Amino acid sequence: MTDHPPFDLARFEKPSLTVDVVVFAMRESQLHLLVIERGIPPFEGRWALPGGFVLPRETVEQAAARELEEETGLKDVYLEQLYTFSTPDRDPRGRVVSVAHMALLPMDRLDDAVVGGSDARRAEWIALPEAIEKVEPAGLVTPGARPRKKREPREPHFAFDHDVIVATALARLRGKLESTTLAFELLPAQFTLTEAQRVYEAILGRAVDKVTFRRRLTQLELVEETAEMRRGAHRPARLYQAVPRDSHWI
Amino acid sequence: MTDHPPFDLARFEKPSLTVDVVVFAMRESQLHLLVIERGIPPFEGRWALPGGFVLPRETVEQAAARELEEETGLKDVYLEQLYTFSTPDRDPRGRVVSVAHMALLPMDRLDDAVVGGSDARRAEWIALPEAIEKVEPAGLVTPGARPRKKREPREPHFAFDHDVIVATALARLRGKLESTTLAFELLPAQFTLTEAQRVYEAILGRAVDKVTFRRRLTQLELVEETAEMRRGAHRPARLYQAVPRDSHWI
DNA sequence: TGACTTAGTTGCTGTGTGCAACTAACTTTT
DNA sequence: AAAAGTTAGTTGCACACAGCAACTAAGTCA
Repeated sequence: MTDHPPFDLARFEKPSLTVDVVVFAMRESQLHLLVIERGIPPFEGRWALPGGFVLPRETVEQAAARELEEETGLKDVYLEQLYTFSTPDRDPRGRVVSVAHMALLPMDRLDDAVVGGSDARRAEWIALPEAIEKVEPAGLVTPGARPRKKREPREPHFAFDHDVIVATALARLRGKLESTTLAFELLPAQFTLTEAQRVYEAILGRAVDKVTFRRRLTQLELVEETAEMRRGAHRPARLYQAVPRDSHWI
Repeated sequence: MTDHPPFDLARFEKPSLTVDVVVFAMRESQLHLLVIERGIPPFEGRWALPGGFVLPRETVEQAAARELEEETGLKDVYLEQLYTFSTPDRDPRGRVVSVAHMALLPMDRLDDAVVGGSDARRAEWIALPEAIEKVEPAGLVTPGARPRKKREPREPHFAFDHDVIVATALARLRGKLESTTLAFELLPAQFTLTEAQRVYEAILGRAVDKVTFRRRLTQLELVEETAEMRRGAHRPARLYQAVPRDSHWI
């Protein structure tokens, strides 16, 4: 905060402010990500995250929720602010600072998203291949102010720095997985413990032990039994639901 | 990202973009916070965080490092982006979005900060009383888009929403404490295990077990012995140093 | 009826945690 | 010089939890 009366604000050049949203959902036991194919330059034909400009009378979180609904039809999903990306040349059209968000869509609401419409801008669910995580995570100014590493030239799937944003979102999701109940946001209201385990495995990218997993969820009272069972090709599985709590933190 | 050629950016009203920095340091076994007393309205006489406007050719992290050095003389400290605050009326002078950062200053560098200078803008270290944490943490848009809670009117020590920013920084520091080696950033290059324990206790706000604490640090090889001892009023204590590693994550 | 698949449990072992009680080394007090 | 006080650091134990293997249970399918 520098110390001058109101007119002062105009003395400093203002960047454009946007939001971007990384929407995660489970689909066939794999973590998926919602992308939009860009219809016009720059980055025409590349994948981009849903997002847009922040309006004068809204917070960035409200802007993210609004843009998500406008562009994909999704509303009332878990939405969390992630990180602000501000490399001066991240958008070739000019100085654009973007506040990235992460959204989680329950797997029974996959079809709520308007995907593959006949618009110029098609939305699509893509599986999170390991290719995406090879990107360096979001930067930090650490002691010594080390120079910002240049990204190696590689197959550019994503527009702008959206590959870095996706990598940051995945890192955040992983980090919060064990200390919060965020994973339940990707599950239906009622789910089997095996379904829950698949979510953890998809996000962590490795197998987790069945016994340990079930013990944790039940002993910590994160889930409670329901009367219903899920019937399928084999032995029916008990349906559970998340225990309501104030915050997602365990 | 909305789809129009360059001139499009001007179609959307741009907010001012600032950074604020929450600087933590240990002082007399207590966690302290660097504040600046405002010399002019708005919020004249109240405490504010060091910070200022983001320049056109820098990232917000660079802006935070620059402003921190300009206002307090501190450089080469651990600095991490925290959260972006964007409530439309958070600054009475107009639309100002601020990207908050957290910085950690080693206790042997406390005097690097220009504190209590004869300027209009005095910097001061204040102990983190529990009063500060009574503030609600940074908001989230959660399912159902619940209405943003109004803050109760109370003794306003801080300018703007800086009390919320401080609370968010403390929450982040606490959250990362057990899963990272961030605590070492608050310690000198060489430190005793009791000094390290004091840092953890100050941040967590509770006593931690001596045996468990020492076992963890040594068994996880987070620290290594040095040859030196710290001599004082009583039995000398061995000095340790942090084991160098790629990231702060354990 | 038996093979197959998924659901769910039991039992053991190794590891980390919390607590109490101890020893060690120094300074200060008497 | 000895005793008291304070901080440093260790030992030992009980308990909780994680990982692993092996088991039982309940359905489908050939």
